[in-house]
Amino acid sequence: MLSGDIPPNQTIYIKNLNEKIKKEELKRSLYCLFSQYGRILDVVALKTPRLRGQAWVAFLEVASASNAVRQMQNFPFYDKPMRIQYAKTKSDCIAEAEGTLAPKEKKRKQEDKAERKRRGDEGQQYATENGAAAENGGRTALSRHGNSNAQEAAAPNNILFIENLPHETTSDMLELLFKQFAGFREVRMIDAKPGIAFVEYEDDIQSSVAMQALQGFKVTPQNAIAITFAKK
DNA sequence: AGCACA
Repeated sequence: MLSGDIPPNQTIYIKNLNEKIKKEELKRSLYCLFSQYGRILDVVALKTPRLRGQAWVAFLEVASASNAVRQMQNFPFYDKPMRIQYAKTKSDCIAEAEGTLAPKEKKRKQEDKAERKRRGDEGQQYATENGAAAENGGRTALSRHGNSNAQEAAAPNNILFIENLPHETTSDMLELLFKQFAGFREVRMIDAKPGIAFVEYEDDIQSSVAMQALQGFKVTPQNAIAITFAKK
């Protein structure tokens, strides 16, 4: 099995991450990049000696995790190909949601190891808060979020595909909306096809950030836009 | 390479 014979899990384990990226930025970028596969409950990244360069992304649904493992395998993220597997254990945030979070028992392994090394481990200066998992202001996207098992998500792309625009939308209007995100290049519309647009960014990460931020954005009360990656 | 969440 490609995923290294680890059974499917709602949470994915990512390694070979660029260790130079600051924890908060890393978590935010991971959140943006992976939220295309479904609802994310939490992103965990620690910079302790043993855990740097790795992260966990916990999804609401296993199907989201499965898509992510396949689609994002080896995706160049901050210049390094991501190596993605299912996590070996259930995330606390999921156990908690299920009401099955066992107190205490969890830190066992880590503490045993630390114990052996005679108390040398710090790491609590990295307070874990889940800012990355913030909701998007109550806006609900029209996209496949929530029923991620329905169809295959498109592979990441620096070009976004925008749908459900009012027909009178101009590219200038869209530019105003999309250029507030880093890496913005241009908006392209096709006269013969009203209601859609393409928005290009410098790279996939920047386009992902914009996608996440503007997903479901209501251009008018009737027009919540739907954003996906353009097909290659 | 390395599987945590306080």
